[in-house]
Amino acid sequence: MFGKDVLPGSGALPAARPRTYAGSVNNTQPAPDATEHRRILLVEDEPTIAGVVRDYLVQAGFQVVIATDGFTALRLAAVRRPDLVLLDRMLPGLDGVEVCRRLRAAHSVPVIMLTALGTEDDRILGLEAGADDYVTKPFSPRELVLRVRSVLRRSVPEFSPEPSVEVGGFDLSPAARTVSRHGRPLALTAREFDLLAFMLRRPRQVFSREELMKAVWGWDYGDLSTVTVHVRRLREKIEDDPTRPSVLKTVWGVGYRLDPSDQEESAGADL
Amino acid sequence: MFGKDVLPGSGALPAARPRTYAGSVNNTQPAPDATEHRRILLVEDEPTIAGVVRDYLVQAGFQVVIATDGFTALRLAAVRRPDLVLLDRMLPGLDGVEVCRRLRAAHSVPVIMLTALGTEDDRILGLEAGADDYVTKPFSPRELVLRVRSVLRRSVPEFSPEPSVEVGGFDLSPAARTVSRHGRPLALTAREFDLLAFMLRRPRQVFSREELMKAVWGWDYGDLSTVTVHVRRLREKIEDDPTRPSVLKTVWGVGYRLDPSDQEESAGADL
DNA sequence: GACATCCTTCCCGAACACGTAATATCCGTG
DNA sequence: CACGGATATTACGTGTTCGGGAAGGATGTC
Repeated sequence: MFGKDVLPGSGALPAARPRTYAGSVNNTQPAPDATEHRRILLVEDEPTIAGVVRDYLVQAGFQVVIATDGFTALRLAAVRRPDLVLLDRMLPGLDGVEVCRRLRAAHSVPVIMLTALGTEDDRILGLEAGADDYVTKPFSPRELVLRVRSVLRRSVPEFSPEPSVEVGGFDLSPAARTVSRHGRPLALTAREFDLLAFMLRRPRQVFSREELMKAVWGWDYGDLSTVTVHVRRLREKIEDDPTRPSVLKTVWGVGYRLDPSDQEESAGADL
Repeated sequence: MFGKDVLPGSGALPAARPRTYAGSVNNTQPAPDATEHRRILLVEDEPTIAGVVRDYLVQAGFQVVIATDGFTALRLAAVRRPDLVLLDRMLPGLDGVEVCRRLRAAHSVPVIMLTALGTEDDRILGLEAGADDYVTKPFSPRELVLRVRSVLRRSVPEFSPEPSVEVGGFDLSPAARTVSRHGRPLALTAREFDLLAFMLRRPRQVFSREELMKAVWGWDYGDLSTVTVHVRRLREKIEDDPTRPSVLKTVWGVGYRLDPSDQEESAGADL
């Protein structure tokens, strides 16, 4: 189930999304899909599974925060305000069902339970605790993404604005088109904003100039130095030392990658 | 020569135009009815829950004021005159039931009680205190919004005027079609008023000229410079330095955004 | 019917962002 | 160490976007 159709390396963009991230003005109306870019809290103590699931969700365009135990999960839920929680049934310390119950009490956030056991008892226990859906391992990541989308569609108000992105000290709000870094607002141009937004949503992932051109500009051809120059201008505004980038790094011969300086990000785990 | 508009003692505002009130047109919410834009006082001492519920209500088009204890609640109720009160049963200091009783005594405002306990006793106690409805935690925010709408529909007279909007030093009353800023009345024309009303209800969100044209003017086509000109005239009246706007900002290549100078906002809580 | 107010459209200048090209620098490799 | 390709840096021309001014039209008032 896992391992096979996992990360497509660096080759392909999340092609599932034809929509460009570009200018937004020339594009017709916003939010074709309200479930896009939503925040997901993944509670899973097994690092391998957590990693794969996270990659898949990120690939699908979600923001993912990981917690490895129940208490961390509750704390992260309070801080990051996820739009959905993926909750492993078996957890060290606080049990999954209990976490679910508390989550629903405190935040009324939709929950999808994950479990290795497919017994009827568990299913009932989970749903009674207030889970919105139930997925048994082993599951295909593809199916999981579908379920997530489905639950989100039911739970997210139709025209709610896209959630903001908080990564590596950045706080980017698509609705307001503002970004701040460590609290200080940044004055970015439209292209710079779109470029940064794209990269912030996919941290730690390399993108070639072609891919960026396609994703941010919406062009299939064109002078790639355009990307280079914009990266350069963006660095000028977000890097402490633009000459020696610490955030928006160059991957020689390949492209660019955004590396969030993960000092903040909660304990237990991070993005 | 646009310079001087005489401040009206009262009357100089343009009379309400017979055409439909474009200011209430919105591209983000369903079904305009009498319950729209109503003021809700949320009394809840747990900040996390308060935050989530507030977000949901705002999303649904309500104005939300938060109080974290019973006394603050009573004071805010007297000052802000909410159309409905969401009241946590468990409160530090003054108990929820007692708050409810005093609220009903002082103002005839509908109350929905929130409680963690679903016991019959509580329900009865709450309803006896005069609550109009009763929601037990954990509750789904969607359900809560439905209940709020339902109670409001019963309590708000059908053609009662829309509640006023108080944001960033502005106080806008749709019914009277008056606006004041920091207490000083503003003399706006009809279009200016509609434009400001729209923006005030959606602070910190960028709108393109097309969107504004659609929302405020109700046109699908048309010369977008119309919007530009009205924005300029509006700035002339609401900005301290119209040349360098601090409230109604232009987002280059995208549109305009209203940024309330958030210093005021009621005590005991925030927006 | 004269007048005033407001709305819309148009024009022009300035500011701005963008793409491109030209040059310098860096990097891995032979 | 030298070479070639990739990336960084800088500069410049151009098209777009915005704001100010003003004219013409519509509407309501006296």
